Amino acid sequence: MRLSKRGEYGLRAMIVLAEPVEKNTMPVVQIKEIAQREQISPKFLEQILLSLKNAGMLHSKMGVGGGYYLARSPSEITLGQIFRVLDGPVAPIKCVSQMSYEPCGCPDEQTCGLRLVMGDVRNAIADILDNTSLADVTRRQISVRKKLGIE
Amino acid sequence: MRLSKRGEYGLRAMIVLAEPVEKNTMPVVQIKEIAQREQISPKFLEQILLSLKNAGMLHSKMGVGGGYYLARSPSEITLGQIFRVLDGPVAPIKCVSQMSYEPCGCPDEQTCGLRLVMGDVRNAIADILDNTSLADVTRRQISVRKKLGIE
DNA sequence: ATAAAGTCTATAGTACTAGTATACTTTTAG
DNA sequence: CTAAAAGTATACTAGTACTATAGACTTTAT
Repeated sequence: MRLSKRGEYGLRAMIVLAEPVEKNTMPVVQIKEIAQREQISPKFLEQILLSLKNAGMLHSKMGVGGGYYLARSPSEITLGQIFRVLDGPVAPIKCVSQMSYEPCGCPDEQTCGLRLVMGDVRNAIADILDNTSLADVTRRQISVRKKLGIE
Repeated sequence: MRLSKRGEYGLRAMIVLAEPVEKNTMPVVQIKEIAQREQISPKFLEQILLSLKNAGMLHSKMGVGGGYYLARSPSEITLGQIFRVLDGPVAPIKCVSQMSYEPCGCPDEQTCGLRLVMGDVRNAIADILDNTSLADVTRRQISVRKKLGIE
């Protein structure tokens, strides 16, 4: 039940990119900066951000002073959307996927016990990921920092 | 966020092995029978059941009329236990794993937004898997069959 | 004794993961 | 107008995990 590095790095990067928007500073951030902050190979991150761009979630500016920035407001981008671009369906097994269903090999899908439970799991995961926006994450980070009294 | 074939087949097999116990018939079932019913390569299933046996969840009887049977009552075996034997930790990312924690590369774990959300995801999954026993699955299958009025 | 069944270990093909490399295009500063 | 900064795009690779398959062995019922 693991998140790939691709997915992990992409999510981290998007969270970083949401920060300046919330702070009302210049939203354009360079790959290099994100890579450094989050300890990611810049070249690998490049690929990931490109996928996200091609999926319409990021825009970019070329040339000197360029970089990436969110295509929509942080409150309109959910972790579920990002996850699906990078790691595919949320469902643990294809036969319970809403977005990309495929039959699994069980004798009778309707009464398959595993399918029933995995359907619950899928819904639990999707509930969290689809109802958590980048803005929610940023807000949560800030509140944790406050609670710790640091920074 | 996928369940491996290993995990899928193992869970299916355990659900099959729980049925006769609930029905109070002879609990010993052969690999071949499970493999046929669930469309699994018998040799692959063999390995999987062996792992489950070595983990203490199954017993077996060799020789003619032999086969596998549950080591404990279906109500005492949870899907979470089975899953962890076959697929490892439930957590999507190591730094939120209860059973086998490892730090991830983020700059500050306490305030890492991704970690906070993935912690929620882990808990949601574990909640379901650790609170669903094989007996629960069997019960649920029966109730679905009744609702459909079939069999 | 023999056949049915599980045990155990090795190995092989394939796909996926996580990253490198390289050659390009666009943009801005000077 | 050109050099450097930055993104674009694609190809490649080493390693690992996944999904089995194979074969030799052990135990047990009849």
